[in-house]
Amino acid sequence: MLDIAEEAGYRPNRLARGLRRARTGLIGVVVPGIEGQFYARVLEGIEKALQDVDHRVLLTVSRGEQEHELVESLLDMQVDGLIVASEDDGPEFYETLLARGVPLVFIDREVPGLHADLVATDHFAGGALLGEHLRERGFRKPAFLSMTDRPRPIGCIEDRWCGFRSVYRNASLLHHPFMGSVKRYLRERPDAPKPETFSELCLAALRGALEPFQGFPFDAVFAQYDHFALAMIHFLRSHGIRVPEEVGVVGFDDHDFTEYAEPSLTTIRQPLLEIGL
Amino acid sequence: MLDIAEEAGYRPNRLARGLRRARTGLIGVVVPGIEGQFYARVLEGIEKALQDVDHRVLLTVSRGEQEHELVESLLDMQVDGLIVASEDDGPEFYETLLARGVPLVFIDREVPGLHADLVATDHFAGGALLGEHLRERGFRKPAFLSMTDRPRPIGCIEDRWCGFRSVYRNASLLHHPFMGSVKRYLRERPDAPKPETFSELCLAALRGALEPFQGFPFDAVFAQYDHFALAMIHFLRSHGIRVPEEVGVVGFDDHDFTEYAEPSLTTIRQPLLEIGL
DNA sequence: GTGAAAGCGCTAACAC
DNA sequence: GTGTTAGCGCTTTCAC
Repeated sequence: MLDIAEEAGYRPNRLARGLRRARTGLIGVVVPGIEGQFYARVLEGIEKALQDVDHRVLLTVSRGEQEHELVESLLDMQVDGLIVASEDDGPEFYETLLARGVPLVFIDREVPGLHADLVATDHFAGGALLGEHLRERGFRKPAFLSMTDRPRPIGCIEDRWCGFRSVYRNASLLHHPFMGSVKRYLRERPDAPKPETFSELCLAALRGALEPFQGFPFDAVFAQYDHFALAMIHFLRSHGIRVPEEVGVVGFDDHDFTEYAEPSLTTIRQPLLEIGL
Repeated sequence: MLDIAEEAGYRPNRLARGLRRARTGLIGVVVPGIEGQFYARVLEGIEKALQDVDHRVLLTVSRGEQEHELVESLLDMQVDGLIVASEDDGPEFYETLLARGVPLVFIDREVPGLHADLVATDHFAGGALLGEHLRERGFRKPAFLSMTDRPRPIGCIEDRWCGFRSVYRNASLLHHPFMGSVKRYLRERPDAPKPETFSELCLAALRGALEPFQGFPFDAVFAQYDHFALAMIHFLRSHGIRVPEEVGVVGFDDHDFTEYAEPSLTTIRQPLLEIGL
């Protein structure tokens, strides 16, 4: 006797199949967080692409803490591959994995010192694009507003900065950037009202960044996160500055309310197939 | 001889363990999409809660199409439970699963006709809260702006509407709601410029909704999605209306730039433990 | 072609 | 306690 439609409703146990075939159809994904629109979008793209090839996403959110541990746990679950937006600052851990033959693709951020597959926007090009955007509109003293408190800015921000500066340098226009470590404000002012939401935090950070200046020593702002750009717009407007007539503001690939550089999403799929899944 | 630290770096195969113990530590999650901030947040909350109890999220995005199929595929993977934001409009499918004993929790939306565990914001209370917010600020002719094109509005919107109306009815204030099926605009106007982004779509929808009116026959707007509320604010401002001085705008639990009703996130964890994982 | 057998890596049960 | 065994559900192999 044969299948006979397998008792009219048989569904194979993919777990057992996975064990036997040593291929689970699972792809582990590690992202720092999905509250920001950027990773949410990327994740949505990844899920779509994987669904199309009948794979499933095993999602973990590292929240800047447990990246390695989570990666290990995904490997324990025998994922067929890993997609990681890493916050790691050394190549050792992932080098070990690569040496083990683990299929590994990084997204958004490069791991310093590691030579591996990476899918990310061209931050340099994006920075240059936005620089041109501002220059074309006649802005002459743009500010470059980042929000990191690391000793060195992370690579992608550095790249945007270089791209951005290249435009204003080539045109020999005055540029007045400040790469303020604006989160510092909060640490140095425990007395300030504690920001409850990210929007409030942005505003507090802005206040801190602008405190040393008289008025607004710029006519445009390139904010490294669009959420931050929105806060800036709000801040400027609340000080009676018209946007974008008096001060232009651009952000970067994080949010869909502001100017943006690239979609960065459609490129996700390619390397997955490339890597052989 | 014993473990001897199990060859100094042994990691059990969770797949095999899952097969043997009939418990994988996987929870299947089905959401319609994660580009909107709402489900992204909920997902982040779910992932956190599950991480805390050493479970993993098997994520699928239904995109309004393949809900049942995705659920089946998650069950094939032997998930220990399912968390579903269902767009189903009948109880049959999930009744079968419940009868099978599948641990099932619904989030955000109730499945019509189905009696099952549900975690969601209290939309009635939220609607009432926002109604009071507007009433306290002296707005007398609020508009209730939904964006559905279904024959009947989905339950949660209906609930918000009832909660909202209860406030304005009790106070015997004039109310001027319109539940416009605003997406229609796009279908009826193929000549209009095709919106590329969701923001543009919102604007187009707004134009459609307001077309029948002269000016603005309301002094406040309760938008059902915060993204939509932002579009409204933009729209009003571009017509020279001051917000919120002339027209007040509130949205609902979707976005962190506007007023909001509840967090809706912290409640996610409870029923997961409740259901026994 | 159809059928039987072995084994993926683990753990629960039962032995010593 | 320490060791052995059987079997979770599937697929691959090998035999018929």
